[in-house]
Amino acid sequence: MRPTTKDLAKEAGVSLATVDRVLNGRPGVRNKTVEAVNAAIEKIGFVRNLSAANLAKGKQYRFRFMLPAHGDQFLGELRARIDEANQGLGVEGMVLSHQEVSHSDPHLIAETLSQIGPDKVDGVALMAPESPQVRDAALRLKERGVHVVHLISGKQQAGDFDFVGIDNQSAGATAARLLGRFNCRKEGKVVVIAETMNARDSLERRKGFDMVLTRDYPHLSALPSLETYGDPRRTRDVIANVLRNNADVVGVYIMSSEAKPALDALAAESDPQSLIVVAHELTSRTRDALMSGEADALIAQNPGHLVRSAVRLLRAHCDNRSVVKSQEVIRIEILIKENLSV
Amino acid sequence: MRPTTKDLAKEAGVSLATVDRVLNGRPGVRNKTVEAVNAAIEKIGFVRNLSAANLAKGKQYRFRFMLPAHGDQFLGELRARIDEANQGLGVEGMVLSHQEVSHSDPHLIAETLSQIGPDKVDGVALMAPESPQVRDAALRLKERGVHVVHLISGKQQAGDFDFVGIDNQSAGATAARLLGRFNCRKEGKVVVIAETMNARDSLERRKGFDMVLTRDYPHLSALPSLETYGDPRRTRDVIANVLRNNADVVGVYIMSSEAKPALDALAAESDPQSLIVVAHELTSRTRDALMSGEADALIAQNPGHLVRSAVRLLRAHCDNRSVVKSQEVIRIEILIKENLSV
DNA sequence: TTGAAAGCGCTAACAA
DNA sequence: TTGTTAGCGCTTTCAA
Repeated sequence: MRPTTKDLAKEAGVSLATVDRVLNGRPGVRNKTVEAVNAAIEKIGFVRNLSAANLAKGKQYRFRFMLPAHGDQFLGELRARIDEANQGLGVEGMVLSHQEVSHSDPHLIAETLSQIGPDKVDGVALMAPESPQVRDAALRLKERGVHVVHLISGKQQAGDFDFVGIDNQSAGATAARLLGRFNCRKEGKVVVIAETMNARDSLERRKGFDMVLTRDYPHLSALPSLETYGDPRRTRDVIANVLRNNADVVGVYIMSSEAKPALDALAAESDPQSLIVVAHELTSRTRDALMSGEADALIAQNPGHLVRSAVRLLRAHCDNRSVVKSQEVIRIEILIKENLSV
Repeated sequence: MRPTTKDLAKEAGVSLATVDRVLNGRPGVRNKTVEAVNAAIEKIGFVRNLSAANLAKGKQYRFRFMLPAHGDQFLGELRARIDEANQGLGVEGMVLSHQEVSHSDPHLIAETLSQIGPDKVDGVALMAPESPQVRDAALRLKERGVHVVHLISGKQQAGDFDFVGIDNQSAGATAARLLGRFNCRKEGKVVVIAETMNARDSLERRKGFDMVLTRDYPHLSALPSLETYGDPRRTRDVIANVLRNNADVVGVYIMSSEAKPALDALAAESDPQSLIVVAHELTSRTRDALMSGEADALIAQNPGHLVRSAVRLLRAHCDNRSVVKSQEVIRIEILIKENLSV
């Protein structure tokens, strides 16, 4: 049997209460006693039973996903996975929720974050574009004792917070490689479509894309990124325009995670079957596109994995545990017709 | 607060013990009482606290992975992921172990399974080729009260056991599509290399492969599958031989999950850079091959996901819970140089 | 600065 | 067929 706090107390020659105080780093214990307990922990190889601790504390882990208010397809998937995970995780004493906030104004996001406290929530998975306001609000949230991880948006380099999501530069590079290889040495232009180039995500995707395309496929030249601002009408206009002005377009890279407007516009303004089209994320629309030949490949991050990874990280933070980092890397998935599965 | 067994007992007008008996389906309760308790459960929306139950029972979930004794690369990965998961899962009261057994003799596998009982293990994730002996042994294991899921090998169609792994026919189809698209309409032959064609996995991969290749790439013709029996020497011989007899080989599909022998042989007997090579699974050798250009794409199942999914399924079986099936689908990953990540 | 004792939600003898 | 009670490993008053 694994040693318990009782064994530990006996070994250290102190009471259960003192053991508990040491284990939880509570004050009011003599330094010497602390050392004695720690020595005993080493000696008998004590490991805490967190379930029992949570039971005694009556503790639940309450995690909140902060998501953008706009965007229906990919975000719908994400919300569905959160709800799904919530079902399964209830067993383990975790409660997930999600809250929507418009991404148009950083102040609004910061304001929303400032309303959250440790009384309501133990951790937040924050999907929001980088900005000083949000950064500050997140830091203050952390100070108030609410754990934070960044989700999908924001920078992945180790900063103040863990990051859950794909490496966007590699994602862009992957898109370029697929476009290049699928295209078979035909010369021409490549259209790049983004919602906005103000977000770090888009910039990094573009950077990775250009790097591979210019180095390995000099016969392909990528046009300047088109910005759609998520507006279907504008999307159609810019796409119609670029196709009118460039007769030799051979490929399209749809960079934004909501690909529907661009795919719809392409279908209306051209014959996408004759173009190599690479888009992001698996949604009902991109799935259809793949099946119909409108799109040739998708670059995706699995929303289920995103959710579970965020939860594992938040949980680890709450318990003051470390995680196996390699287990939390979100893979850049390449999806074609054949490996869609289900 | 969530209602507890106490609330439930009060509501149903019975004692805690009776509530417990009903919750656990134990005998010795009048039908009428059972109904009363069930009604109360509905009424107050009672959900069981499994952690508390496990604590009271002193229960640990002990899961055993049964793996083939041979195979170093992919299996090494798998074992590493099991050990890794074991670290993290200890917190939740689960203990993972793995046991190796030679795949050469179905009787030996069956024999090994027959030694396992509910005293040692609560669930088994079984990786073994299909055979009547193994099937029987697994069924008897289940009867003895040990939960079983099939891992990687075996049939994925809903049978007596859950299956954790990729759809092999789709995997083969994916390989063919990549070979076809990467090859750019050059005519020629495709070499297919397997460990053995006696395993269902290989047959299904080949089936999916041929389906796509013959339908969509008639200018490519796949040669009969070469069997290596996992022997490096033989591997080299058959590959040297096939290359000698076919001047117009343009692509290679390495079907087995241990790709190293075939990759090594290809490197020795040809210029793999000029061939389109698709292999299975991400290992140190296939990773190198991707980076060096020896291989153009990998079809992979993520060993970490395999392990965690198997654990979730076994755990759900133990608790008599249902799982979200869509969450347990193992994706067929396409890996190229750019999306290797880490 | 320390300890004794009650209790978290559930299970399992034992008694009735 | 049902209930009483002690206890799982840990936390948390309250008292010393």
